[in-house]
Amino acid sequence: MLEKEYYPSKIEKKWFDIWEETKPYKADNNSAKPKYYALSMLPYPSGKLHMGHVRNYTITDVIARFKKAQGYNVLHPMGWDSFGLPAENAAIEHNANPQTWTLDNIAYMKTQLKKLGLSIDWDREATTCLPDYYKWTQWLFLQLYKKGLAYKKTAPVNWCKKCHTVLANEQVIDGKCWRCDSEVTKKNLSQWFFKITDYSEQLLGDLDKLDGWGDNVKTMQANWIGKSEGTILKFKVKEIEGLEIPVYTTRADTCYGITYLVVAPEYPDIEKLTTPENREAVENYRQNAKKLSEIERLSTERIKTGVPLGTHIINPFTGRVCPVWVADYALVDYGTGAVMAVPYHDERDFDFAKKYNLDMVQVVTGPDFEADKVYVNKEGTLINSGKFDGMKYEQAKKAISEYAIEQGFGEFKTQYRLRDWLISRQRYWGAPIPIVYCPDCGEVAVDEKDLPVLLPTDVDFSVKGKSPIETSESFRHTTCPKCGNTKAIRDMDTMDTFVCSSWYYMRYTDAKNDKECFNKEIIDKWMPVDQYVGGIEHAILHLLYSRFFTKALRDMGLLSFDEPFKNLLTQGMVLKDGSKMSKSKGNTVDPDEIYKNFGADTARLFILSDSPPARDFDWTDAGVEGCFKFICRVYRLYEKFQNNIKLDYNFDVKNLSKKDDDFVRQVHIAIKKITNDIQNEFQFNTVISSYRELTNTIYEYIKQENEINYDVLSFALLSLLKLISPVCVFLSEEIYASLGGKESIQELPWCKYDENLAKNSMITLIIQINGKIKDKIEVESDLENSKLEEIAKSAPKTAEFIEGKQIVKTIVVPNKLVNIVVK
RNA sequence: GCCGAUGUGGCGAAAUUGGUAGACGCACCAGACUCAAAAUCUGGCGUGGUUCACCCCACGUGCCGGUUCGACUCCGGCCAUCGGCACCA
Repeated sequence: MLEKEYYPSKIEKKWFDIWEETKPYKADNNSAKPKYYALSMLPYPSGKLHMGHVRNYTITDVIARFKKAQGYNVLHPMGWDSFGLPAENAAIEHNANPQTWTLDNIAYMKTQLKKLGLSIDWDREATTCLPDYYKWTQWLFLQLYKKGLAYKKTAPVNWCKKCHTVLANEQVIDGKCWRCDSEVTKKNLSQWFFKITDYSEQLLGDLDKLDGWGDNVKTMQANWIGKSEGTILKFKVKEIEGLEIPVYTTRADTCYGITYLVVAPEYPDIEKLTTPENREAVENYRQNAKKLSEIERLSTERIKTGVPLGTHIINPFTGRVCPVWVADYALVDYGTGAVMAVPYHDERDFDFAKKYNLDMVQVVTGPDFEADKVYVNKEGTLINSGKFDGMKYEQAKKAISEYAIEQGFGEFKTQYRLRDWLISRQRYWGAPIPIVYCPDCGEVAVDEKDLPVLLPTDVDFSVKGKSPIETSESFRHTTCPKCGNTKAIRDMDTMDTFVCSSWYYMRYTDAKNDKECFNKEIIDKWMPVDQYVGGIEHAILHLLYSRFFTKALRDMGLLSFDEPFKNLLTQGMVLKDGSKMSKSKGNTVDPDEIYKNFGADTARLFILSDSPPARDFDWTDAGVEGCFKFICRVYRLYEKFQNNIKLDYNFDVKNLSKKDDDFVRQVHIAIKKITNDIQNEFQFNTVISSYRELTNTIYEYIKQENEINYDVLSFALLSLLKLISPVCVFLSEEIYASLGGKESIQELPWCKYDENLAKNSMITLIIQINGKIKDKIEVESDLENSKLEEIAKSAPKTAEFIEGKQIVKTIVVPNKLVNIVVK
């Protein structure tokens, strides 16, 4: 029996306990049903769930439940991205162990997730900071290492002083650390990299295959990879026999306009290229450039500076002798680190040439050319360019490049902006890099059978200025896996946490496997992920790294798919009072409070209402209450009729009264609308509108109690119950059980609708004269066009408007309108 | 500068993809129930005009123009907001 009133906390506690016992959400690796993999981006166990999590996981959960009801074998797992800096900082602050802090948080948040009623298969939980997981992260590192995709090199890398570690390029946002927002500097260090650049072309090209991704994310990735096609040209240095400076250009068409050359301050041959009388000035300039922060260096506002090196190159096209300068507007790690300068046709070169009074030669012209202004228009025509005069951009670029290739000083070159992924971190709380340095053998990989390389526990977290891991002497010293030398030492760095999260969705498919990372047959069965849901902030970082991992593992034969995530839904932010919820703004809402006061079903219902998933969602207290009231309204309906509802209702649609027939049609219309809205774009806001409409319709139907057909009413109420069951999971379960349902309502198949019944028997016919609405008439649906035309023409209002005029033509839209065009 | 997304009542939004603009809700207003309040129920709610009132009329989807019998929807040109990339040669 349902109680008189709806008490969410009581009902939800009851089902929470039952589900703990029965574990109803198992994904079956051997099912014959079609598979569906629904995935949420795994959370970082920061301590408490926030509303962004609630939104993310509710969306995925509703999708998972809907697909299950449609007959799919659904995989809906969850895990913890549990390595990372906050745990280590908390440990330093409280002199505790990062593992304790992390596992405590996980335990608490896991309960919060369960209270939210998520249909997760917890037996597949993956926790990246535990040895049974990071063992395989290390194993994957070794596979990449074997393939030459993990390598160590000394390079100027991004360094965050506050986090005391290096960062990948993707983790530097506007010259600042992605995590702590403090300024990033450059440091020369020997570090591990993953060779993601080997996959630049595939990562870019395969974006076209991702129909289920938004253009915004695809564009962001394409921008980040940054492909450009150009030419490398090699210029002989006049003063030094045998020395050449190669440059990369996409404007080979402007080669006749080169008047000087610029190299980056870090350019390798710069000392050779500097004449003794310029040495001091150049050295000063390079020292200054080093001091600049990334933000200053990359600012386009900055006034360009540079000094001449004293040497020259000869432009092979014109024979012109051009001075070589050093200037920090040339970047050492893009192209060749040197650029050809064509002041008349490049804004940067123009500014620089003006400032230092360097020569300018015009080689492109067009109707909008103005003397004394830079001209970058690609529509222009070549002049002063010898035999290439008169050509346009595309043609000239090709012809000049080909000429340079023929003459042996040029080659075509495709250039990417993407850099290799720096994965070393000078921190404790991460997966140790499984590499040993032996005095005899040098760099040696740890044997696979010796994995995992466990994190040491004898560390001092209070040390300043170095990684806590360095304080562990037991960890540092080891024996060489190759020669047994006992003087070997371990790599003291750990891996970027993004390495751990680049493959977690693969582990879920076979989470308990202690022999392999995952089984190939099983992963090929489940993958790719059918629907991935998460925040836009991972548009580049996590999503690009995961795509790289997938392609690399595919090439090793470990799996057989090209892309990990078939469909991607990037959910909007949860806002309150117009700004993002954050602790510092004090506008957060605690899920526990909502559970306590209104129940998780209210939270789930509200977070899906009002805004489509991809858009930002504004949290309002009034909105929560509105959803709670709606749930109460639904509950009262079942409470009132609990003794009249028949699970085995039966009626013949052909023998219904007009009122019952209309009512049944409304139910079919709702089923159709809700099914389509979930299926197509996960438009949960309109799904919830339809819940309300159907509920209102039912309330309308029961007004005349003596006219109620209880079979028809049962059909309506049971349909509504199933329709809301993916969203209001506790409520629907409680009601269905109290009505005598034997199984869980989640086990029932999704509602079916009849195409013929999913429309009204009467429609409103719109009558337009010259496209203006003049009248509306109720008519039967599905009438012939000729009949509709006849009705429209004989309507009393129509006569008024066509009086004395000539009918030019009549347009009939079936079941919609008739438009009479008159003159 | 290049690229992407968005722009509809006081607010969140909807519109079967060219066919009644504003569904559903929030807020607000009025009424019923109540000693009263809450809860619940009923009704109203784009702007302007006209009318005692019902009606009716005009305008209205960022701006300007176009295609069409008919445009939130398609085309051309702008503007604004948000996001990504950017001394990338």
